[in-house]
Amino acid sequence: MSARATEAAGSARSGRDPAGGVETCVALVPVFSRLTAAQQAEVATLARPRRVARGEYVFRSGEQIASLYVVHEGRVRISRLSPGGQQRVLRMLGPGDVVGESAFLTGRLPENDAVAVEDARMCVFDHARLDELVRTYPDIAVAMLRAVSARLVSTERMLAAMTTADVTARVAAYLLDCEVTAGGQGRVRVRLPAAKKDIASFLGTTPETLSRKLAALAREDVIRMAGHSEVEIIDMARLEELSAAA
Amino acid sequence: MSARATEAAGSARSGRDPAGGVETCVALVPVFSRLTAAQQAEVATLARPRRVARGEYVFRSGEQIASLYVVHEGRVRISRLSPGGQQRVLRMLGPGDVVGESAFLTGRLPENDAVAVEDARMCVFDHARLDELVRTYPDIAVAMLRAVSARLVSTERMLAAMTTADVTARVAAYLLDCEVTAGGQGRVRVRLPAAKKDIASFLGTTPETLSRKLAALAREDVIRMAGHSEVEIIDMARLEELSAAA
DNA sequence: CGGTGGGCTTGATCCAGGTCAAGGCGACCA
DNA sequence: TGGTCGCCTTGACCTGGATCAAGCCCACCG
Repeated sequence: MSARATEAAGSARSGRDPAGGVETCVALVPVFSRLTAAQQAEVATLARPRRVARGEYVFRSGEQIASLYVVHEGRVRISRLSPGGQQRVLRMLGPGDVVGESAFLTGRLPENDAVAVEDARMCVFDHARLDELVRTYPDIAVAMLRAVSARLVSTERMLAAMTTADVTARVAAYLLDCEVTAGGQGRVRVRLPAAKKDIASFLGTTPETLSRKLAALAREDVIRMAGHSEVEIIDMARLEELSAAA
Repeated sequence: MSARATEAAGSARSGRDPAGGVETCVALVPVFSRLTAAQQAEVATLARPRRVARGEYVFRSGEQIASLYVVHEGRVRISRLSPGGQQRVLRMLGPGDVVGESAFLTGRLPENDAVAVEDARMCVFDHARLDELVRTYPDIAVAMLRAVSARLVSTERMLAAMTTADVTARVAAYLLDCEVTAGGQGRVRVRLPAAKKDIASFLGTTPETLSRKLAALAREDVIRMAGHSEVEIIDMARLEELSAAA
């Protein structure tokens, strides 16, 4: 399965540059990393900084956006509302992640909602400017292509897992995929990058079932819960075995 | 949901050009359609034709490919094998569709299998040549980006539908999404672009369940089966209603 | 420091759909 | 033209996980 719970470190980065950090943002993003410093500076002039408070929408489904957002700090939840009104979490963005390409590229309205689950800072590129940017630096198009392609791979992986692997396997894979926070002697600690209900939705299940599965894993001494959002992995081998089941 | 059962007509195109048809191939593909005729001709020199017989693999998961395949004629099934050995169909390619970008772009080995379900003809672009191509015509990168992005959108849609909509809704959406063959006075006829078992897998269910759902729809006079692979839609409104359920 | 609300857990119940097991029906082959 | 193999359908059964319904606990707020 996999689909990196959260793409980058984030918590490490706290040296708040009060300037707004557009330059930092550009340097941070893989899409722009191949450019020279001068080119990056030029790109930075095209970006517009934006702050989004926790709980606030970055954009909503159906809204006319046509902009590319690059997360600089904080976390953003991308979800989709089914016709019947159910929410389904598709992915969580962390620093360095990009969202909005499809609306930007195809001109279609976004079908997803983006909400900040933590106070966030981001850079916004408008359609027109970005267009010009890509034309000037074709490498950017190639880099974006690479990024979107990688996301497609992990989305397909997830799609397959959804009917192929049972919930236990998906939970196990998710835990293995989470960012490791602290490896207290031999033991690996993982911090859950979102609220359990969002993780449940991301894994295509309900909070109740997720809770039960985690409890079961703890009962079998595969993991140990340490507070609400930290998990200690005790039996790594077993967890890997479970994640590959089915 | 949706994810176009098969992207293009195909059956319409049967005027076999015995030359191998590399030029036709290039002209056919949306990715190259923005180029001038001269440029298309140049692109054509970089392509290598390939024929694949029904049942034959185009490539296998884990194989070293790093090539881009463009389907010219026939149908190709892209599927993935779960660690436990279950097959899951991810999509069906028809004329004009492209596969292999991720392997090509990221250099990673493909995780999917590609099998021709009908005799097929395709064009192959090797890594090095394609690389050069993109460098020469940046527009191609943009076009590919657009194509991959569109696929990502439909894959995300499918992923969400998988847990959000029940099998009946997914089947209904699939039928609405299929290519219409003949509209016999008022009635719409749809031809299933694959074997039922593959459609079942694509929809994240089993052949048994698909069969039952279709039977149920027929019993309620929403559709009528006409032979093994033709479906007549009788009550379009009802079908749309069902596809939006949940 | 006590109240309150939201998120998490746990229990009980139910059902959609997966699995197992037979047939039936073409389709292709000899 | 008959045989055989694979695909599809139908039936019976069973189970994973969704749903409904309380409590619980922690965080935040007055």
